[in-house]
Amino acid sequence: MTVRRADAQRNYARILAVAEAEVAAHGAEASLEQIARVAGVGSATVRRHFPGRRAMLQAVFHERVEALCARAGELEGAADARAALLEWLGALTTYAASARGMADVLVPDGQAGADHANACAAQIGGAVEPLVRNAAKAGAVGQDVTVADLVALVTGIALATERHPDPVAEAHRLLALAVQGISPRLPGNDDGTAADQVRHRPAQEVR
Amino acid sequence: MTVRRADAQRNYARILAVAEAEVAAHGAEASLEQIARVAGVGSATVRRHFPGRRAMLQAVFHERVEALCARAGELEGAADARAALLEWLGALTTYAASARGMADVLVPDGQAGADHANACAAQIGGAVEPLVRNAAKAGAVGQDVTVADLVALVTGIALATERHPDPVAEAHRLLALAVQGISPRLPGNDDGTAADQVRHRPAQEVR
DNA sequence: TACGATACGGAGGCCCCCGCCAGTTAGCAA
DNA sequence: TTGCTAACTGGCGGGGGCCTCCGTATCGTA
Repeated sequence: MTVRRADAQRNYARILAVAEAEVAAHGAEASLEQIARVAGVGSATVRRHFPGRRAMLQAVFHERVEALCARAGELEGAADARAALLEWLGALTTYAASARGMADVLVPDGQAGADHANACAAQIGGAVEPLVRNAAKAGAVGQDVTVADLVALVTGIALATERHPDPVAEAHRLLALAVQGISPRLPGNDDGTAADQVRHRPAQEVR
Repeated sequence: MTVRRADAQRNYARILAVAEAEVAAHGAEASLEQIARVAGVGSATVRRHFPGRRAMLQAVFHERVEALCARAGELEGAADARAALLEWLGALTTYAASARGMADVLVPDGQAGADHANACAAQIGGAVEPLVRNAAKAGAVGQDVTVADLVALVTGIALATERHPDPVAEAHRLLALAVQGISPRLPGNDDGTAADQVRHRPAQEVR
């Protein structure tokens, strides 16, 4: 693959456009065959440009991921580190909940090349890291909170609300809940009965 | 179907056992065909007992759901309503994160019969409702927090950590984060710069 | 223009889900 | 015990999807 041939580029663009529409319509389950048919190319061609569904989804959501990274960059110098982080989390939530299939791309792959398992997540991780650091410095989040944690949480929320009538609104409700805390132990509210650590494993291993 | 014939019951039990193993091995994606093959029955038989993958998963996790409901019943009269709720959330997290595919069952169906869309979730909802009410009365959670919210949150966490090396531990980490709040606005910590409400929708609609 | 590299797409293999059908068997009644 | 009937069973075929191979068409360049 020295330089991409012109027809290949044309096809790539067309397939990508179709893929976007198809994913928007059918979510992450969109059929590669179907994309090929609509795009008027052979299924092998689709497969050549996007080896695997995941690659296709990553390409489809590439722009959005970049937009999120850019947003993180803008917010990096904000005066209120906490507000900046929350703003960004809100943006991520909106994206993940409104673009069907995006959450699936953000969830760690687990398959094969575990190192670069997930280009998108890594890219986001790098861009958002400063936001989290700033927020941690300001005491707005715990020191041990990582970007991966936050992304995982939002991703999970998006996945869990995917089928909801209004996924975006519902996702934001849950995000707000998680941001404020389901049941935070407030300083001065400690009645000593403790049990504040959520039990790590209940009675016995699930069989 | 007046009364189940004895052989049908035998088959059901065998298929269910195989299904459990298969789901444990391959998660929610487990193949019905494969289950039939291992169980030594025709695929039509499997299909008759479990019309659709979802039904199969519900049957597989039925025991676990009941166990969770029972746990909720035990905890209902606990002195510390907050601790009881957290305990139960921890148990739910452990189950959802350790039993692959269970989280998928808990996520609302969205398909077809929207009313009884999700028997498991409804069952849990009923059983856990008192726990949440007690916690709300004690001021441990907001008045507007529903069982569905909590289940959705935990389900999302489980989905997002499914591929993690140690899903249970990771899920519990995220649960703890959500319980304490990513960045709760603490009373007396209000510096007035506000922006505490997570923006509902960023600048523009995601295109 | 002619040639080599590159990209294309159809075909075939494999698996899965689904519905239909005729054969078989369990359970009940005489 | 012997039928009878309804329930249960499992194989078969259709419809798709994913993936790979390989002959062919096209592009870029000398």
